[in-house]
Amino acid sequence: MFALIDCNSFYVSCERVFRPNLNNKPVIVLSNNDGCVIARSNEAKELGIKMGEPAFKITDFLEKNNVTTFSSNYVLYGDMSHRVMNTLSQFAPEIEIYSIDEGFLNLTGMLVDLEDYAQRMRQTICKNTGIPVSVGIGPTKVLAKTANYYAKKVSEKGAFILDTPDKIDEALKIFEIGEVWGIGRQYATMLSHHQVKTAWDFIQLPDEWVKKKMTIVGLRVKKELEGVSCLPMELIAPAKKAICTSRSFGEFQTTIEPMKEAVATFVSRCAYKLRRQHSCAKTIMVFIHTNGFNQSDPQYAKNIVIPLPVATNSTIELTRYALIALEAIFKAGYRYKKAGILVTEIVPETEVQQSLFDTVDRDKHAEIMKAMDTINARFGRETLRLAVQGYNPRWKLRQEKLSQCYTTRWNEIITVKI
DNA sequence: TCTGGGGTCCTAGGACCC
DNA sequence: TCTGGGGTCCTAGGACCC
Repeated sequence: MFALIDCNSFYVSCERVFRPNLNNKPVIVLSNNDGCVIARSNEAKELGIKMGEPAFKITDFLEKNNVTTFSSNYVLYGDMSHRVMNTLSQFAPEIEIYSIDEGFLNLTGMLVDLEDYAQRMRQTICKNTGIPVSVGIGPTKVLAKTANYYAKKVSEKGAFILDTPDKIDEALKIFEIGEVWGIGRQYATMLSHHQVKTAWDFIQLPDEWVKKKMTIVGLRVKKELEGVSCLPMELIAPAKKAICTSRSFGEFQTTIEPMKEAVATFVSRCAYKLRRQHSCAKTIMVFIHTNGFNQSDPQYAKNIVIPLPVATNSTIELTRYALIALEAIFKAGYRYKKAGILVTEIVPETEVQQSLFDTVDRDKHAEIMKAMDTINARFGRETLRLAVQGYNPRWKLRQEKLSQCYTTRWNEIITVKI
């Protein structure tokens, strides 16, 4: 049996831990740049606020309905996620951290009453972290996901267990096909044209048909729904094959200087992520574009891929190439909204193909990076950085409703007034 | 005026190799 | 009239996830 534990309205719940006065009130969290709604409390959902809704379209509505709004605080959510996963890992020998707010447990061979065990997980996580979670349990990952859906939607106890063929049958017969994990909008539409409305309809289809129309991936989903486990636990997160850092600017940029600062900052994030997974990248891509939503503005979008002479994770070296790339694609006369960096062709740092004609002292770079990472780990991100990253960036994110980093910064720790 | 930021996998088709 | 057989690598596009 697999369990899927999913935090309820995770970002909202993180904010509420430190603002308990917001319990039972409508609360939402916005995406970066205070753009779209990406997390909603149940009360906010009941008000009809949609996932992905642009915030500016509902400003008046939010005020009228006393909806508390937060900017995204990923430092806080990341740390809270660690705490949840730590507690969760005590409940089974095998845990897969599937996303910031979800984890699978492998309960195979565990002689426990599943109902009890699910409740113990919920209580312990709530006690240790303050985060409410839902628990779904089933014989495959897809069925555990399905069970989790019912845990959230119908169960009053926050847990749901699909452990007998009858229960599974009953659940699948009323489970909308588009809600199945692995069936997205396109497939749901395609399937509905073939009179497939529910998960149960779906598993009545012939395997060959499903494979032809939906590739092997779709067939796996079908098998999992039938109770045949095809998706194994992934205990160790595999090294990333691509790493991207990109941001929308708080204000439009029309000159190259602030964009250089932005690009250099994004490179430093990418390089850090590479070092953290002990990898180097052989290719870097820089992209910039204007605001596609604004039809009346002249539009421009361009990316450029730079193959590197030797795979690297040095911020200094990557920045040099990225700035050359930016110079090459930047065109004056546009209002730029976004820029980003993508590094690919990632290899383990122990398997870097050297070059006979290398002019870079790689040992020295490695030492500098190590020193930088040590200092920044102790004194905070970007304490030590390249001068080209600048200060007081003009491109900064809009974050008007940012909460404190209660759990990771001493000077932002919660204050209790008596 | 204001619309996020990450990732993965699969397949088909074309170019190329012997 | 007849024109082999077996591969790899790369890319673009399309689907999905949080």
